[in-house]
Amino acid sequence: MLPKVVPQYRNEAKGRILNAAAQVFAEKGYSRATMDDIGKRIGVSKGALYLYFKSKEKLFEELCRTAGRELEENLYSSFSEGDVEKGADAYFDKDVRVSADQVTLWLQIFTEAKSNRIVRKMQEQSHTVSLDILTGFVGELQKRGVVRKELAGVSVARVFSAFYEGVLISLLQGDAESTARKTWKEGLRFLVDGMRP
Amino acid sequence: MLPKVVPQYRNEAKGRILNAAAQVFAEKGYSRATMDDIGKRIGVSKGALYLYFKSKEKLFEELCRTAGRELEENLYSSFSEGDVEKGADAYFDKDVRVSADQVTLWLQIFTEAKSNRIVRKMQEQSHTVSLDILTGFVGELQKRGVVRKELAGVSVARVFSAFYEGVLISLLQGDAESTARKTWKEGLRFLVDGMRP
Amino acid sequence: MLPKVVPQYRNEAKGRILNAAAQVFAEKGYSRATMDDIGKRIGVSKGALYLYFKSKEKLFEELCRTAGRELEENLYSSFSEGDVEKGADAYFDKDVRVSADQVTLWLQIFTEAKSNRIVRKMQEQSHTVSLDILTGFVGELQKRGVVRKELAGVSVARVFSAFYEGVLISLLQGDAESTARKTWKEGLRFLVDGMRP
Amino acid sequence: MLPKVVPQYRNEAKGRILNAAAQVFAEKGYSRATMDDIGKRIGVSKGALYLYFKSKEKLFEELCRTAGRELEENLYSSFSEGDVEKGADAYFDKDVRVSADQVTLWLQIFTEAKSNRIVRKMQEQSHTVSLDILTGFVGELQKRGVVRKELAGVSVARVFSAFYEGVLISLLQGDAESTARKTWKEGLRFLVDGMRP
DNA sequence: TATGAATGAGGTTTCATTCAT
DNA sequence: AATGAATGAAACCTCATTCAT
Repeated sequence: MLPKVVPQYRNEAKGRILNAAAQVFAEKGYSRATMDDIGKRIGVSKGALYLYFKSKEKLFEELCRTAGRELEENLYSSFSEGDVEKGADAYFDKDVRVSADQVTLWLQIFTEAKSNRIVRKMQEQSHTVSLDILTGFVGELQKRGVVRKELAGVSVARVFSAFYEGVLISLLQGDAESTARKTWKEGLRFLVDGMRP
Repeated sequence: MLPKVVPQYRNEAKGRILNAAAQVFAEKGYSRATMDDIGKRIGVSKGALYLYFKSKEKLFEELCRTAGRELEENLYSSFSEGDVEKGADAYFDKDVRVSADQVTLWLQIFTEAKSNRIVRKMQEQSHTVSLDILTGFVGELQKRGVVRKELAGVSVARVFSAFYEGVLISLLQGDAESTARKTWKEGLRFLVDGMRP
Repeated sequence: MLPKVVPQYRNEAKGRILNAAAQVFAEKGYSRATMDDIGKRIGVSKGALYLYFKSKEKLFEELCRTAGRELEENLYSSFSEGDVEKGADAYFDKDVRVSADQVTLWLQIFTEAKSNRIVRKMQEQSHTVSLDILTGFVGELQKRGVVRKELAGVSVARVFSAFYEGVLISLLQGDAESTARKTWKEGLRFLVDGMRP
Repeated sequence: MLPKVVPQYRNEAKGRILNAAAQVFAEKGYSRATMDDIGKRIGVSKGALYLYFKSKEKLFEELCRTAGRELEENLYSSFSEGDVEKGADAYFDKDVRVSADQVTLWLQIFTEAKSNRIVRKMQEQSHTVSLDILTGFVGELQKRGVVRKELAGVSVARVFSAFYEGVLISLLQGDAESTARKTWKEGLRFLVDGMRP
């Protein structure tokens, strides 16, 4: 039991729970994961979880929210410097390397989106925002003459996005991280070469 | 009086159940789907399902098996003619167009693979077989001088595979089927152009 | 496990459950009573209860419905013959004598009416119907010159109704049934005498 | 530095809590009411309640005690002047008018009496005391020739008591307060007329 | 004296599985 | 082969009570 006086304590506690939940959901899937599992992961009774989240579902939704935010931040910070190769590397690292579980959690979000309207909305919005960021980046590349000017930015962005997500999926199919990284870099090279003026 | 046509009938019945199960699992996810849901879909009591499958889990495993087989068959038949563009179109149609649910079922398989060894094995094997088929096809392209000879066939196959799966994911993120198809075709064009000698 | 083939079986099963529930709710109150208690009372698992009622709340609502119907039937049949004294006796017997628990169940309905809209509606309607029946009966008495014609029928009905319910309450306060019956008969006598032309 | 006014303060605090508890129990019923609800009603943490009452049950018992005392005091003071009509009015006002919740709280006591021995004892005692007070008052009426001398005082008292309680019940059945008051006054008139020598 | 985070027992509900018919 | 009533384990959630501060 940590100090509880400060209001900040509440946020820290929520953070710890969200962390544990991310792991447990990733490992066992949303439905199989129990509140007990999550509580035990941080040595807390399941009752305590309900002090911070109204229900398992709300806890998951909050998790989606933070996951979505992180994703967008990573995307933005990785590609803001303008170098495709470097950005791609940085992004892959931030998104995957930090925790392989992140990918599985992302999968859970897809599954739950089918039955939870809020999750679905957040996921769709996250997709849109990601495409926007990427589209902006593609515009830069076009200005610098790296990508043909007549290509529609958003279409190109979709191609990059799909390819990246496919690489993540390959991780779930049993590919090693190093293999996935190689696929990611090679594929990017092909794509960029194919887009040159 | 013993029944005579039993084995034939038995397989048909299993087929009907697998069909129904595929739909229900895709719609509600493995955990949320109930045996009752599946039975009702084909107007059969849930008790009857146990005459054909030992458990919900076994039923799902069988489903994975057939889904894997179909996937491989589609892949093989689509690309056997040797034309990338045509093959890609045909494949997209077979895999997605038939039923958008197919994609969600595929997602369920990923999720369950984390907690079911048999499913995981089948999924990994399916991945391997798919890569093999694609690698063979890439070899053809290299022979015909469409793809640079110094590229490793399996690496190129991984790139194609990842990109395709990413396109499927985009469907789950809310993209329209027509959009996904466009992304699929444009991306392929970039990749092939980038691989040219 | 009784024979289950007939559709009637379902209604009998519901009836058995409602019976058990009436007892348990009367003994322990709605909130303290558990589904397990109810199931055990008729040697059935609590899971079985959910085959017949969607929830504890719905089970209670159904119970209110049947209780309300019985009340109205008793009232009607008891007083239909036109003799106050006899009718009063018969009614007291039917309502109370059959099962003292009936009174406590009735109390539960009052309590739950505060937090369950459906229960409240049914209870209010039951009150209205009861007053209607009694008002009709009072009209008869007025025609026969037993009750002053200038009295408003419904007001007189209210007085009777209130007095009857107060007698039931006295049972809950620990009065013996014989005492309550005496109070009921004496009070009625005073009321009728006080209403004479 | 020891606090000086402790005992005084302690009683005030208990009073405030009992007040809040009376409201909350009346609104939500004993079981549904939470210690948190009660605390919040007076802006105090639920932990604080345990400084004054050993448990939720004890708190309720204390509440019954004070409610019983009030009831008796009201009864006594209302009818001490000897005028039936005036007394009846005054009593109705004190008991009901002050707070309609009072009636519902009284209902809670009945319900809980079934499962709490102490509550049951207090409630029965309260019933007895009330009857005693009323019996004394009936004796006065008999002396003054308003009520037939051959009637047993306690029986007459029971009739009054039952009728009064029935009127309270009619409030819970959805009758307006003005309707209930009218029923109370009319019924009393009938009863008194029926008891005249 | 007062707080409110934490616990854990206990209740409701769901559902895979069994089995008598 | 088929049914569907019944079971019981397991999950979610609530809340009286405790206790460190």
